[in-house]
Amino acid sequence: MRIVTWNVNSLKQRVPRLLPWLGERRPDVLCLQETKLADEPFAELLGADLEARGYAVAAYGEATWNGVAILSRVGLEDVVTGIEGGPGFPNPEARAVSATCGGIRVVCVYVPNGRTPDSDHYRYKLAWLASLTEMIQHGPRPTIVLGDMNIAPTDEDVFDPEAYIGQTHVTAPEREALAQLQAAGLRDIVRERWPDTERVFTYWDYRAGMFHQDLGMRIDLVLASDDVAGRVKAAWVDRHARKGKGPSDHAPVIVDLDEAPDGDIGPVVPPASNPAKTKKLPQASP
DNA sequence: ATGCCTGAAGGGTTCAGA
Repeated sequence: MRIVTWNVNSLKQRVPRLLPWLGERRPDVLCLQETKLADEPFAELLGADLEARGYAVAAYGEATWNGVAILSRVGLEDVVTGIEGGPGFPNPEARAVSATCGGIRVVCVYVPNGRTPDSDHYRYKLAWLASLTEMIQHGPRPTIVLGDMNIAPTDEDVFDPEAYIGQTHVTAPEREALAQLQAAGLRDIVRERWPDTERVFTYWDYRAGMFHQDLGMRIDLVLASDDVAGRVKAAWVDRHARKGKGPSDHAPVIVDLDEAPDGDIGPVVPPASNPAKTKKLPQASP
């Protein structure tokens, strides 16, 4: 089973790259971020084509910004959009969609950017991550959380740590929030696969030839519970998709899993009771 | 120039992204 996460930076603009790529890489499950498309235009744009290719679609989008989706040809059940009780800015944004695919609870996320560490956007990012962690703590297993985390887990995951001091994506509170998420029992699949390899990046700025010089960041992550992590056969960044004409600024991250033991994926264990809670975004100090 | 590309909305430019 092949599962992929890809921030496409506008589905509308990426169709000429996405469709050939689907035929080449043939993912079983594809998690998209930054579709920048509401659900109806999504269906009009790709619905028939994806159906012909055997994909079921769970799209959760909005006009202009954000937007996530899960495409699956190994089943798509119990779709949940958003994070129950999670914060908005101030209203909920289309940043998470979950579904059970091939016996795994798949959680596709587009974590808020944060902009600058002294901003409401940054506080929103931390609050959003805390809500995600709570959902995962109470969520079913096996599970895989993948998407654009907008956090580089360590200094090894940015091309020049000095250049990022004081900026979002690398601050201690963000990394601590990511560590809390992983403490729910999730392993960083790509880093485990390439423990000593520098320059495993998934995002490169469009400007100044950053991709050509391999000056990027690893911010698109695949985090999996032990029962999924133990099945990983391969995990890699599809740099080819970042090359050529009209690419996204992110590359797909591809993970191949062995079949489950005995070929039986077994039931997905339902979540413990997870009562809805109302959360408020911390207010800026006066 | 510390926004060097790219995309979206909407209008002849501005905001957002990481």
